[in-house]
Amino acid sequence: MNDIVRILKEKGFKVTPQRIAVYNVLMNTKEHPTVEAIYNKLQPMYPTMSLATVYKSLEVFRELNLVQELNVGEDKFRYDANVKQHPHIMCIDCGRVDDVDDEMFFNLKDEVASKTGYELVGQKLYFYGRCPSCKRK
Amino acid sequence: MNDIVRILKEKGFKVTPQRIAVYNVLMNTKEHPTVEAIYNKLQPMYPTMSLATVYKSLEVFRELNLVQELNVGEDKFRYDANVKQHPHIMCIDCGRVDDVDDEMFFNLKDEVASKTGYELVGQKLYFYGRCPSCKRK
DNA sequence: TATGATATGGATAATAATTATTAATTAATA
DNA sequence: TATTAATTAATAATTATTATCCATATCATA
Repeated sequence: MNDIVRILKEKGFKVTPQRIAVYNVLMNTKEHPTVEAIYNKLQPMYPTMSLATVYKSLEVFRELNLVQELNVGEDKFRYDANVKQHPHIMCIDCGRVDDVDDEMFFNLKDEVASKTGYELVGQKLYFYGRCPSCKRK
Repeated sequence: MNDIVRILKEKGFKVTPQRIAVYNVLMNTKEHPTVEAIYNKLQPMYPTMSLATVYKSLEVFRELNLVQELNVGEDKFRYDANVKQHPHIMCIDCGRVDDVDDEMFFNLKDEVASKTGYELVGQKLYFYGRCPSCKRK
């Protein structure tokens, strides 16, 4: 059985076609889509699904830690089915958002904790630049 | 003469009491205030100043690179008169936002560039945790 | 110092993303 | 299958931000 189905059941949430559809969009992309983008991608297959349902599905997934929310500085959120906190990089020309391998950030948390006196629980690391394809132009 | 006055003049912007007031709030705080917070702080001294004026002043300052905009993941921006890109840390309990010394991030950009193939131009680094005072409770 | 061109401030309306509400529908389970 | 509780979808409400409009303040120039 699909993971998402099992987890929803375990946590007492209902398994609906809409939720599965929203989650599958996120599972099958590397594009870190916005709510709008997810909605648009689902339109052809689920023409009756409303934007509010996309929002609510994402809210449930976030609660269950099945997706993470990104804010790269736009006035809206993007979503990622990869819930491991990892850095992202955005192209300032074309707007695409990519993952950044995070092995180089291993000891960052400890260093920040000792510098600031905070007890660290998380981090959001965003980089900005020109992607390989935009660089060429 | 005040720096802000000189720069506004040089760039052909008019020097108004409102602009100076907004800038001074930012100069004299380490709190990374929101627009609302700036507005509230100015109310006693400038009771006729409107929220729109705060927004517009900040827009000018951002254009002139006199302030930087932060988005720590709230649904609003915070502002900092320190325009050098540096990491921030937010307390998940009380909401305060502090600076993080950035010497430890020196070679980060180069590493990210070589990993991703992007040409790096900037970064936003946010950490989350419990501040020393909230930790004690 | 006075004048006049023009950018700015302040009030308010508009916008856009998100959240709340609600009635009708649907799924889970006895 | 009936009951119950959760969910959907449509819509309204909310909230941060941006745009508009015009009286007014600023400042170069006379």
